[in-house]
Amino acid sequence: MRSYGQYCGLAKALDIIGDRWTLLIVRELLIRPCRYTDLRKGLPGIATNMLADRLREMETEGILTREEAPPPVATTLFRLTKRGRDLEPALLLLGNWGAPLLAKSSGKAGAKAGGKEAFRTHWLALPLQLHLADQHPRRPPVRIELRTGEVGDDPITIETLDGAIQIRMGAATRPDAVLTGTPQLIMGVLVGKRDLSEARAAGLQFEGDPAVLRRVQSPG
Amino acid sequence: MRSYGQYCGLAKALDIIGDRWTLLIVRELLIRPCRYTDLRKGLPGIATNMLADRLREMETEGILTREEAPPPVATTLFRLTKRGRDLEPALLLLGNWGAPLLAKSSGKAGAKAGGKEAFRTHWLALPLQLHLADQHPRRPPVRIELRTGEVGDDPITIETLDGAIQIRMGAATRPDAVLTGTPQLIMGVLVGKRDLSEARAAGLQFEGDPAVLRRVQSPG
DNA sequence: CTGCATCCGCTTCGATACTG
DNA sequence: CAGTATCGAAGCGGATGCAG
Repeated sequence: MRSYGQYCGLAKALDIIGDRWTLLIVRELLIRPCRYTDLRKGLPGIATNMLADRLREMETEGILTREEAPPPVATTLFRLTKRGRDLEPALLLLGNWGAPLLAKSSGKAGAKAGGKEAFRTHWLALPLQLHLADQHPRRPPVRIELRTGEVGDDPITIETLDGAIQIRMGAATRPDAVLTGTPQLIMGVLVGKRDLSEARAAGLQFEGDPAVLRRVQSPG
Repeated sequence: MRSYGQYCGLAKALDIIGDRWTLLIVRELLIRPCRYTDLRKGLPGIATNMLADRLREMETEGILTREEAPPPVATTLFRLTKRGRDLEPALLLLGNWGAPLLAKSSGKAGAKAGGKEAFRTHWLALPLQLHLADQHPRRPPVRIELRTGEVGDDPITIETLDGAIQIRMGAATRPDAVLTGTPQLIMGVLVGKRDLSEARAAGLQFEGDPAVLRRVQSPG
């Protein structure tokens, strides 16, 4: 990207993370370290050369590192540096600022008319980390699995761990609850904006113990 | 901007404020309402058609409003909406994240070799608002004027008001202190990273009462 | 399969000139 | 003062090719 050439912290930040796709790559890597292919799956719509370009730039800027595995495995892992992880607070605030816009786009009409918006379950990880909390740290830990019905979209698991909320990629072994449905319904129920019966009526599939939902909901 | 087409708060935010120049326009308007010409002065390097385009887009997105004055005055004022002002926390965090990069670029070598970086004194307003605090709210208010020597760059004034820090555009009437110098020296002294004698040796001009500096410095 | 590089059409950006 | 018009250059998106 062309530099703004301004002696200003914000302008300097944008010189580095202001490029198209860059902050979304950071989003992916904040959730977990990724292979190239994971990034492509987590960033629907990105052109492969763009991704390669951005990864190179971000590496030279010190935002991420490339971990080469030895020849037998031959897979490269991309991981944020400390400097890259330092973007998390700003990124969460931006995501929060954008959240109200999700209501209007409710799943239909993406970039072009007719195509619906892309969604990946793991995109819920950052907002959930922000909005959930363990209300009963002394009780035995619980696990909640989230999934859409879509093929090629992996589930994620919420688990309580020492009083904190952890979000993991992948399905849960012996989950206390499993929620299947649209992101609107899943988020609505988890943040306490919709109640469970209403969400089920609207199409959410719920299996397990409804009490675990209250366990992880933040007050307010 | 082309939409990412992703059902994700961050992606939605970037659909709106991810364009080149957009967040810098928000920076300008967070500092004060602006006329078109003020924006051009505060955004060195912007092409006039870009500015016009962005202002139109931001107006339709509900981030800013255009206040037309009646014919005699014939000047248009651009002002952030509530929704636009809500970007402030995220923008401050991004600016903070970029701040360490200012050390390396220390005033030389901007976009092209040979040209130095642009600077406007009012760009200090947001970081100062963040880093200063009135240590003695009961004492009579103080005013500190900041200026570079550059022509065409207006000074700003820090003043204490009911225990809070206010930053105003323009020179102060009967200031308690006036600091003239590079942004590095001014910020260094104000946040307590450099002491005054060191900064004066490095070229900072200081007039007034050194005690007012301690009055506004945050602990830490 | 993973991790890119190349090519091509299109859009956006930047600089300058001009106007109500 | 507050923009529009124009045009070359750079960036982006999509498709495809290819080596380890």
